[in-house]
Amino acid sequence: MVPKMMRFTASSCYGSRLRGFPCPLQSSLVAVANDYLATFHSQSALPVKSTKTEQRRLPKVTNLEDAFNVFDEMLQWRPLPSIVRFTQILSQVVKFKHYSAAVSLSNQMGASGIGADAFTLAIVINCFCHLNQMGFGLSVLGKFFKLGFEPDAATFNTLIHGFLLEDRVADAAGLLEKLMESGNCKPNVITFGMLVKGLCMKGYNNAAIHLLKKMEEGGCRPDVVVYSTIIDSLCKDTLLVDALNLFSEMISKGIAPNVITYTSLINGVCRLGEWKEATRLLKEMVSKSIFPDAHTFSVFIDALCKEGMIEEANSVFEMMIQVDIEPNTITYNSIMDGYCLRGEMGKAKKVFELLLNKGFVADAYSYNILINGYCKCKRIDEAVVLFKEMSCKGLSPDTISYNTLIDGFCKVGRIPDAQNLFYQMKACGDLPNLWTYAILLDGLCKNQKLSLAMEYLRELEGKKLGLDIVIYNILIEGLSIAGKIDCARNLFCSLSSKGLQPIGWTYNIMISGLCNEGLINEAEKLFKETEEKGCSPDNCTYNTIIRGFINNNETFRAMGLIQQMVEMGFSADASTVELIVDLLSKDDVHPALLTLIE
DNA sequence: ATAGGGTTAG
Repeated sequence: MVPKMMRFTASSCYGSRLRGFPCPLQSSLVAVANDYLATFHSQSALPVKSTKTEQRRLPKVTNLEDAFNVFDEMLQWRPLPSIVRFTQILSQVVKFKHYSAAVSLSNQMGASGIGADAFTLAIVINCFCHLNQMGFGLSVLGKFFKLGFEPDAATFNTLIHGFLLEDRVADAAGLLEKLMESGNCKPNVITFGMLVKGLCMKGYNNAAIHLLKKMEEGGCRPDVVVYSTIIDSLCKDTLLVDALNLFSEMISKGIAPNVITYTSLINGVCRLGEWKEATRLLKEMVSKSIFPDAHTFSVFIDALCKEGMIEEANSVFEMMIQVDIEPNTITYNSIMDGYCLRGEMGKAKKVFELLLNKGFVADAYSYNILINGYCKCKRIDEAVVLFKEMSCKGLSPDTISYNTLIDGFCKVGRIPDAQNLFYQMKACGDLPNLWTYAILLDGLCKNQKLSLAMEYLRELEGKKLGLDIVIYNILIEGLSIAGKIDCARNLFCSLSSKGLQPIGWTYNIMISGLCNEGLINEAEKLFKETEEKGCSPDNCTYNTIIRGFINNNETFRAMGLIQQMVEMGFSADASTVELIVDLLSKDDVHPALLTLIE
């Protein structure tokens, strides 16, 4: 089970598939575009749904203040307006997303003796759910029963949604379970759909598929949304075969895929660099009159950019315009990022200007892409200009903006600037996260500011940001490189008391540090412990300790480990070969080594 | 006549 945050995208091992790319994809895409155009233009203009603008005598409310004023005024009327009028105001306030304001208005209603009805209560439940206050939401449900109203499926769906917003998937599942048992209010396809999404977000694809089967058994027919949710999740986990199987299953059950289903699949195959398959899917959807939209094209463009294939991405972009689909900020951002990845900042900046000229609004994401681009090119001052420009445009820099720039400062050795920015960040509220500390600690260690790094570590430990082994790896490495092996060891030994477990990387760092200090016996002991702790040594661990032995003139022990490595079935990588070459240059080379190498 | 719920791209 891998949480979505940790999922990785297309790996470079697919690189070979990209060769010979542009022509086939491009020509077939052009064909698809032409088909698309033909179909599109033969379609008659869709009739515009006549929206009956009912003339309601709603109090005119255009902002929160208006709503409060109208509300206060209504409280003065005698007789008091009906609950319906008040509920209308509440729903206006909710439309402005001012959930806490709506709650406080509903409290005032109660205090003024205006009895809530089912509608009011439903609104208030929804508010509490959006405020992450499920406890209150549930107590309003209690009121529902007390007043003799029957909550319906949508009310329960709101509550389930609230649990999911709080990342409480188990509670959401529990509520669904109760609904299924009680039989009073049957969960509907939306209830199941939301829970499926919740499970997928946690990476529990199998549980989601299980629920899919269960809903069928329970007499609730899954729809395209439920299937698409799972297909998308499988694609994001690169489980493409499973995704395509589920896709066939849904079709065989007579559930028609839509543009979202196809876009998810295309995203999945693009991330694996399977451009041919992506094009096949694109053709297939057009043949079914399911037309690719801005999402679909952007998926293509982004995947191409991430592989450094900006020229191809640009042709897809042109195609998109040909078929009258307007690129949006996300599309432009992908292309900008593509140029940034190649270090072509001039072109990236041009795309940025194009975006602005087209009347799109650059968002924090756009700025972060450029800031990152400049930082990676060590053009930190230009990054700072953009960072400042954000505030002028009313965009507040977010955690990513700060983290990127702090990293940029660290990488060019401007520690005081990095610290300054960090203080500024803290002054803005809860912006610093674990990454911020990791970046800063790494920067301090790499710039030989170990005691400062330790201070920041203590500060982090005092916060409720959670701890991560990566943070400690950074410090243990920094300390041992600086020759402070005792401090490194202390930190290493303190891990379990903090509820953290060393990972392979941690052992490698510690072993390497110990070897550098000539403490090879201790290093060897730790090496053996690696295995006992279920952290099997890898190539890198072996290389590290063998290097330690060689540097400490323990040639025979080094050779013994190389033999062990071979026996364990590890193949020699570039570093191992280097070690062997070193060993061969020694006078006392053991003949066994020679036979080993063959 | 007033309410509330689910799927895709950076």
